[in-house]
Amino acid sequence: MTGAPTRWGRMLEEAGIRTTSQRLLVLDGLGRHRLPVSAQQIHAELHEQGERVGLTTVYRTLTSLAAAGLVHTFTQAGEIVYRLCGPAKHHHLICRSCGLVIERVEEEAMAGFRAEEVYGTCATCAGTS
Amino acid sequence: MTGAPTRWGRMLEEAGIRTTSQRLLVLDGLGRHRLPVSAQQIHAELHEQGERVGLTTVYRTLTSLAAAGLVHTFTQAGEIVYRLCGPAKHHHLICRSCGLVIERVEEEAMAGFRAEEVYGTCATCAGTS
DNA sequence: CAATGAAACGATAATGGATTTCATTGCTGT
DNA sequence: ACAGCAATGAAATCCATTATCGTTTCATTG
Repeated sequence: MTGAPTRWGRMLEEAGIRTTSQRLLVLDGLGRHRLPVSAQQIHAELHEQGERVGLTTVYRTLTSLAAAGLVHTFTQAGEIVYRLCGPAKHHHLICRSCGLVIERVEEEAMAGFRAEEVYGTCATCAGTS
Repeated sequence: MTGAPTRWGRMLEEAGIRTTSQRLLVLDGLGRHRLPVSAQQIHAELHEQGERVGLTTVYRTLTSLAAAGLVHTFTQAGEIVYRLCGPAKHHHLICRSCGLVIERVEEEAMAGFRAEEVYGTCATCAGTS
């Protein structure tokens, strides 16, 4: 695990998480998706592509990545889904219809309420283009 | 089930849901809470007060009430919670810290995005009074 | 380069909220 | 009263997630 650290390796290093092949695989799996994905889905995709990573490890990795702030978690249809997020402080607009996630940097305080996650319908799905 | 319909009875009637004693009990249980509550909690409270309503029925009742738009559902810590809501079209601000729910009638479209549920931190909890 | 201890891994079992099943009960309209 | 249908609820089932625990990997030390 020595040598030129890849993009994922650098991320883990900076977050103080030891780099392992399994964690790199999970990050790689995450990185292929723009929309949030579940731990089960990542596990299944890794399995399909011939990689052997335990489901437990996928869950553990995602949890520590979330704790480190590298990924954000949402809840969709009763399951936890994960998404790689940029480092800038931001909140999210999540479309309930298509799953689209928009990262918003601006602070939008509504009546003193600090928004962190906004669920709703995106312009495309609302037909209000 | 004939005679003077109570507040709950009227609500069910208008929603096209047949009035039963169990459904009235569930509505009554809901009505005692300002913050969202889980089906299990309602079931436990009814049981404590000596009422015999099956957990299944509590779930079914809450689901149909939600379908009729009389209650709104949220997700907290992996479980579904329910809250009686006013009839006016509105969206919600939900504080992740204290659970407070604010009903907002105004339309706040952000960049074409129609907000339905906003999770975040309320003014009190943020100390930003 | 072997020994050591800590961290990580992963198969399996356990947990717990939610749903389905199905036999029974109770309305409702004729 | 009666047929038909909706509602009920105990038990079984589902399924995502977490806990357990023996094994493996890795960095460090002698």
